[in-house]
Amino acid sequence: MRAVIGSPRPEGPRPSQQIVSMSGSVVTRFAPSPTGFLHIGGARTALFNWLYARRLGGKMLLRIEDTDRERSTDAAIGAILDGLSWLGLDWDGDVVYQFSRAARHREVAESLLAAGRAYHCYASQQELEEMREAARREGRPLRYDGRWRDRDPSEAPAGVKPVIRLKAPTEGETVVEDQVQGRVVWQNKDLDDLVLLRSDGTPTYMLAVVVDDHDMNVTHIVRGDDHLTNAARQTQIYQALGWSVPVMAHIPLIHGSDGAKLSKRHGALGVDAYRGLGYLPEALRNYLVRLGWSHGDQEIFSTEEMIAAFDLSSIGRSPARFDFAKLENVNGHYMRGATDERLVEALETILPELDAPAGVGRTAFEPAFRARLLAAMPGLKERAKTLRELWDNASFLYAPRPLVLDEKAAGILSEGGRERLSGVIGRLEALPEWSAASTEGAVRAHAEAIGVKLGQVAQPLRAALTGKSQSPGLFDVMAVLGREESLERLKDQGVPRA
RNA sequence: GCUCCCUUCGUCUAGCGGUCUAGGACGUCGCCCUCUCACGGCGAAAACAGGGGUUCGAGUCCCCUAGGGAGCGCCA
Repeated sequence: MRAVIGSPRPEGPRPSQQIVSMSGSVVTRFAPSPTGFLHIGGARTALFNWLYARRLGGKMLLRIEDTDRERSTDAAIGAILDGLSWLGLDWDGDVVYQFSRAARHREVAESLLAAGRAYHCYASQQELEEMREAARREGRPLRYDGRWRDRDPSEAPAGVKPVIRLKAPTEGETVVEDQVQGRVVWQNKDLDDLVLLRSDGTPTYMLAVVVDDHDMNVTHIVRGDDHLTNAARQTQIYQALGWSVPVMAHIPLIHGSDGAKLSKRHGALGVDAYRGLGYLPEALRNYLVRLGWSHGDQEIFSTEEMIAAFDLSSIGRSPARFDFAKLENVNGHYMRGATDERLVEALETILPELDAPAGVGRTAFEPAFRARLLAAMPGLKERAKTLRELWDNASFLYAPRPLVLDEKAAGILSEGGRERLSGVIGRLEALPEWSAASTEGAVRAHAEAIGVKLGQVAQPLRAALTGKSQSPGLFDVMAVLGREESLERLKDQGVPRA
């Protein structure tokens, strides 16, 4: 498929030309430019395209817009593909690389030239710059003045390679019936003659998008509203070509928590960063789908529910701010609902990024540790909003003896806690069988014997056993640690035997 | 500067002329549960940017102002 897509086509433009889908159903596409990681806004755009295609039983295509040879990198392509895969967003067919279709783009530009819908422009960069300067100075719109639009080719300066510009309509209006923004109208006099083909013969983005979307038979374009103005110009290209314009939906951008645009240097992280921060892909997806889109009061959506409920008309028109607090809440929800095994595996995928001591494993968990982690997981997952937080809370599983107590734990033991534990070791040692239930019985009996509430002995025990003042249920901790380890830790902290 | 878009609690949003004394969620603050924390339960504070219209009636329709955003490349 890719070879076919990328190969030059000798024929002229054919309105009916289709190279990917022959079906009459919905075709969406996600078209990132590989100049960096897949950021959160792009991820949401991909999600919306994916949901819409899945909802209607159509297809989502993936096109890499790599016509900027200077800035496109293979590393970025890899990051984008990885990001989509991690999020569980799959695409149909092979990835289309826009640059490989340059010959086809050029051919379309030339056909427009031949049809009198485009023309050669010999204006130099300097002229263009002066044009903009003058416009700025006089408060006029910054646009090309059309100086070569009707000039005779014989006037062309020698030795100058021209660009091909679209002969855009100068009167009337261009209308985009946007599924999100509504009917948006531009006066054609405000739109100038955009460049279709550069002087070196390579296509501009404007041309390439139109030709590719058409050839790929894209029926619905869902993208960020930073492309809204482009939509008008692209519409003019479609019209010049006599092609039908796809349905468009321009979704508002995502802003940072301070309301400013989310950019790479301002809070926008690649999806791989979210993975490293300890978020689950289904949680990120759920959070993202609710950013700009809503379905009544529903906050939590399974993948199936998302697909079934998604529609373009429920997308809001105002930009949303990215809120980590809410993401964490959603992530916590999914962590609590995840199986223990799933979470162990999720932790394992970011193990190299966690700081784990010897005995835990470097890239995969040691079997013994894995078993212990799995056993502690029910209590752990209830208390964490991210995998990283979960990992920190699990420190009692991997911290080396003797445990280093944090400030609160040390305080609990020194302020009478150690004394209240006097004798508890004996009770625990006497247990015929070691379990959460049996240790609880022993500890409760001890508390009763010395006349204090359970909490009075549970906290010092927790401190000695985990080094912290907070942890999963104490008796679950003891069960996971086992008799020997538990007793040794108590002795490490100088708990009196009797 | 020009063109276009946006504006309901701190944040994400419901609301598609009367059912709005504006609902939900996150966050915040109380209380309950309780071996800690978390979960869960209950409760509280918290918003229709401002001004004009239209209408019997406006958060919902129109206009203006203010504020925010995007675009204005031989980048994508």
